[in-house]
Amino acid sequence: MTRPLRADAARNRRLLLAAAADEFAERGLDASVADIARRAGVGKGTVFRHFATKDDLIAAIVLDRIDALNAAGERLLEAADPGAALLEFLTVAAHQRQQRDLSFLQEAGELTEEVTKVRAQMFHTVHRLVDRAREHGAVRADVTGADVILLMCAPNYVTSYVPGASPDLWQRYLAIIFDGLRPEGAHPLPHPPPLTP
Amino acid sequence: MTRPLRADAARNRRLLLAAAADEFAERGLDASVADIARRAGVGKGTVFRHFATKDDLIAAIVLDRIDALNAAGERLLEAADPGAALLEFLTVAAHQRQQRDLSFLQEAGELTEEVTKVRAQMFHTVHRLVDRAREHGAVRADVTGADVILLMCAPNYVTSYVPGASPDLWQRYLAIIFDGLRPEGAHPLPHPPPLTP
DNA sequence: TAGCAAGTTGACCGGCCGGTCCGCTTATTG
DNA sequence: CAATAAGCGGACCGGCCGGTCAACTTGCTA
Repeated sequence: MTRPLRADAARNRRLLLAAAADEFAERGLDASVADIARRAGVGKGTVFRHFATKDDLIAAIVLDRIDALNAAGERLLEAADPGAALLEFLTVAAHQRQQRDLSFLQEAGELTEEVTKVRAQMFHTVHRLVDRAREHGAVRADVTGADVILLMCAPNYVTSYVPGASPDLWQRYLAIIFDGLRPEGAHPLPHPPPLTP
Repeated sequence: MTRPLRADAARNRRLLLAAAADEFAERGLDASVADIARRAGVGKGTVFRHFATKDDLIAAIVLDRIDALNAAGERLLEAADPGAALLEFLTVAAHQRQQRDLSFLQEAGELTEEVTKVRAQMFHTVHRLVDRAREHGAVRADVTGADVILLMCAPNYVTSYVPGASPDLWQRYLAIIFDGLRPEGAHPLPHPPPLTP
């Protein structure tokens, strides 16, 4: 039985999460807690009252993003065209990452049990999306869900090295990579897929 | 007219470069100068005698790698099959990065003028390799050298998130991405290519 | 082999960062 | 409105890191 947060505390928590997301997006995971607190307009102590450690703060942000991806994935499992559904899932994922760059989502490995659990769910959803697409002939026979999970973030990764580029440039590389996943013109792959994720 | 290094100094310089490459590969760019010095078996002051700043040390390593890539690229410009030449260049690049992970090669933006210069040469070589492959029909008409430069490091990037994986897993993703670059089964790209690099 | 410049070393410095703590403020509630 | 606990803030701590320096060692050369 946990008491609800006091009104000002709830407001500060929201401000902190937003400020942290912005700061991490701009400066990467090395952004300092003091800067996040300043950006949110609160004292540094307040950060640690809401999140015991910096990692817990990161975990809270990551959890939100993965949850959103999960929701999109579940929805797209019902879509009529499995190939288009997979492409749209990857589009949603890349778009979300572009909004506020969360490259570090992967960098920060095992954050909390909860993150690990939700991420496993998300991975499972991707596997199902890929299986459906493959059975439908929209994806080559030799790619697996694990392949798509690994390739999922590549479009954002490659565009992050063009500082002045259009924020939509990732769409180009998602299209190229997705063409590589299609059955048409596929060449045999020189290495078996990984067992995880 | 710079005098040659003393024998022990030259040896220490080599030890330092090797130790730094290993340490950066294992711990990323955050590896501390003190650890690098310990690994090389020298005092911390010696590091700064050879490399004025930590960034200069990084630049020295990066320079070596890019030079090697340049040499391979120049050689492959003479190859008979332009498509195979481009694929081999990408294979050499990915293999080199896998040997000692230099993901940070890109992270560390403008290090020194010399790095910028050599990197520009390498970019130029890639452009030429891609142009030849495109004219030969081995690569789709709508991809540019800049596209390939950006995608060049993606295979290593995606496999870096499978800790226990085979060290050759990158070959699988290079193959998938290269299939995406082929003309067969290519779908129109939704976004124009970047002007740089 | 003697003298010296080149090279080495590790203690030390200033600065930053994650995290703690305690006195102060304020929302809540009866 | 008064009492109280929940929340807040920022000085402070220990640790780490890049970089400096002055005393010491050593390879080179005449």
